[in-house]
Amino acid sequence: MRRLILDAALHLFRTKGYEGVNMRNIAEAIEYSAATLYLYYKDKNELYFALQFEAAAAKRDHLLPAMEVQDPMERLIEFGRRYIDFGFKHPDLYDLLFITKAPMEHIENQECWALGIATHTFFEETVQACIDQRYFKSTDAATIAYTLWCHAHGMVSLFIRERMRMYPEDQRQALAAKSFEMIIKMAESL
Amino acid sequence: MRRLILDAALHLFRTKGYEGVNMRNIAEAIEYSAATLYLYYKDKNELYFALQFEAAAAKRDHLLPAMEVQDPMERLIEFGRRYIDFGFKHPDLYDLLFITKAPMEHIENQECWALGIATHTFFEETVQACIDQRYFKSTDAATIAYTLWCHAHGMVSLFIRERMRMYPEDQRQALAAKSFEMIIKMAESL
Amino acid sequence: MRRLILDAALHLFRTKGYEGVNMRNIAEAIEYSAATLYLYYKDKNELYFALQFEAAAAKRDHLLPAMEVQDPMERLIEFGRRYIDFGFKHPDLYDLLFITKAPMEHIENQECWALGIATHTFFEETVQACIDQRYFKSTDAATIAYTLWCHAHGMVSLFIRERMRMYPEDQRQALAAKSFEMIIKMAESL
Amino acid sequence: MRRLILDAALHLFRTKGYEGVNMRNIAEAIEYSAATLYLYYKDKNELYFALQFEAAAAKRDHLLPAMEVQDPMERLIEFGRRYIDFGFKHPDLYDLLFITKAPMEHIENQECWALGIATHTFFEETVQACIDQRYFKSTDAATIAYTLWCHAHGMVSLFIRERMRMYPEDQRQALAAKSFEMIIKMAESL
DNA sequence: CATGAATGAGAGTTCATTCAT
DNA sequence: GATGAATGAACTCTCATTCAT
Repeated sequence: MRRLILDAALHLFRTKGYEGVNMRNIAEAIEYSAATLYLYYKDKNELYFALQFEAAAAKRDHLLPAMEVQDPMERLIEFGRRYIDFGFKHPDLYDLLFITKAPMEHIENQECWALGIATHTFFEETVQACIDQRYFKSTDAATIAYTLWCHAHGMVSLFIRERMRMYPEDQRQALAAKSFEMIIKMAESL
Repeated sequence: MRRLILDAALHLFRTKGYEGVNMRNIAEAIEYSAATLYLYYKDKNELYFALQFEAAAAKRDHLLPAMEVQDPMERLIEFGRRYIDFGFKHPDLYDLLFITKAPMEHIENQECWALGIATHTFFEETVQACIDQRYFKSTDAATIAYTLWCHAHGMVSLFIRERMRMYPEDQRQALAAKSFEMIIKMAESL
Repeated sequence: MRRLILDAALHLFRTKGYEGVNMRNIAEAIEYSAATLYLYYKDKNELYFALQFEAAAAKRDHLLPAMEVQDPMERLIEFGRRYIDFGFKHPDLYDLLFITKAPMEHIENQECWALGIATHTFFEETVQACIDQRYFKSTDAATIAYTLWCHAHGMVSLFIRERMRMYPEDQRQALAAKSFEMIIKMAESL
Repeated sequence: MRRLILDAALHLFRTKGYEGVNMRNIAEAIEYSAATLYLYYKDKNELYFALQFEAAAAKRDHLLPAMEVQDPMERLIEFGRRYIDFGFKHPDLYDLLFITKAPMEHIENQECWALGIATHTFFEETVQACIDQRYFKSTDAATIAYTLWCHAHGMVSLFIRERMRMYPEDQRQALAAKSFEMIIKMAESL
């Protein structure tokens, strides 16, 4: 049942955006009454937290294949590619995870936060592995990881929040792809 | 008076976030009636546009000194430094300009959009100047500019929207500084 | 419940006039919250449409007995008598149907408009039947019907909108009755 | 100055209809501040009363030429023709005088009411004159006058409040003209 | 387990009106 | 005489939430 609710909510996020999601809409989507939602979630916030966890899980699943790549550098690249891919393909989920301001208040104790931490740790470890295998001369794994993350997040979030209007719409994805290639090149000089 | 309203609105943005800003709140903040706001702004949208213009102007002013640096590479660096500095110092304004979702509908014909375009153009021209003076081997000014922008925006927006919780609070700014140094280094290899 | 709302709304129309009717007033009248109204009617317009339909149905019901009179001339007279009677007895409904300005915008596609058309057609057909049976020499059924309607509507609407103040209040109905007799006489000369 | 205000208000009535008239609009139209209106009229009601008087005067002026026709029957006809003409040409003023519900509360003591009475008396006297000169066999001047008035008012008010939708728009005036001819004929049988 | 029915609080907005200047 | 500035009260409408059944 919670699944049903979450799926409906996510679908609404996807199709109508953040503003289009409210208790009534969700209830209608699953053809239950609004009151029913409160049997499964204490309030709107709790539902949104669950949604964020949902998004975190979806993201982890999306990244999973990258984690199994053997060579750390290839893994790093695949990881980045998939991260960006996730953002472009699921802007609503990405938004929820990395941009939305609303229901972050209590997020720290949430499982979804744990998931995020784990992924981030894995990412830093991959960078460290690259360092260990001399892909980078620099030894500051944390900063490298952070730098790469910033670039990726910048790309996705500028796209999602529609701040790329100065670029023709049909060239935005291509530009992002080129930029991704570029940052890899740049990283190799580290 | 418009100043008063805008300042109050910006302050509300800063403290309560987008959702916390509404006509009545703003009115209360300046200790006027809600109706009064409508004497100075046609409606909520118009007030928001003014707010966005405000932010755009503030950003331009903040970047201005960088524009006068002679050497293009130094100019680029100073530009970036000031861009990030603006974001960290005025998270509410930056948020409004580059993250907030709401009132972008008609923004394209607004002066504030023109301001943004101008700045972005100037940024790309600076990159081009660097290329012309052989600071970069790569000749793809657009992609270089975009890449640097993504990185900077990523840093600022992760910070503003509080997605840096995995880093101790007192180390976030330092990390950003290190990352900025790093991206410069990386760029020099281009 | 819809009944409750409509009755309250009609009563308000009756006592306070069009301007006095608003969602809050209606809600107060039935001792419910304003929000409740929106459970039964999408918005103010929809409620008004329902009100107009209500009025149209009531009028049709009021006229119904006249429609079964065999002789066309007697039918015509009974029709007129009942039309006027309806107006005097249910000024609020009549007002809504034939005087109120407000929510006519979309009325044409409404069932209530269809009802009105049907009644009007029936009326013209009755006039035509009178012509066919030589009650009138004139053969212009449309104009005859329209003329009689104008007179009846004039009587009712002058009464409803209180423009008969020059006649003592207790004589108004009698005057109307006499005028009705007179117009019949006049019609017989046609 | 009162002239200026009234003219502006009337013009607004004419162009935007009842709903389009409010203190701000009037003030803007005469390029004065809203507060200024209150120097000349205590409140909105008082201004509306003045407006009604204005309308009454305009109507009297419109009818004036008819009053000078010698033959009472011709006078009666001309009177009717001009009455209807006034309604069709100045729907807003007619509306104000004979349909609008709003500010009638205190109307009885108003001069505009006196004007109306005078006109109505004159009308009845004309009918009486027709009776005296054997144009009618009936001797009930009051009922005859009332009956004719009802017809005329019915025509105008059905037109003004757009209840003639069942007749093609371009035929409405013609139908009214035919009906006017018809009522005259009918009256002659009295 | 599910909901129909209801609502309080609050959103944006408009308007007649006031009053110090 | 005129007004800029201000407002209280009103409007329509939405939403998260509750609770008896």
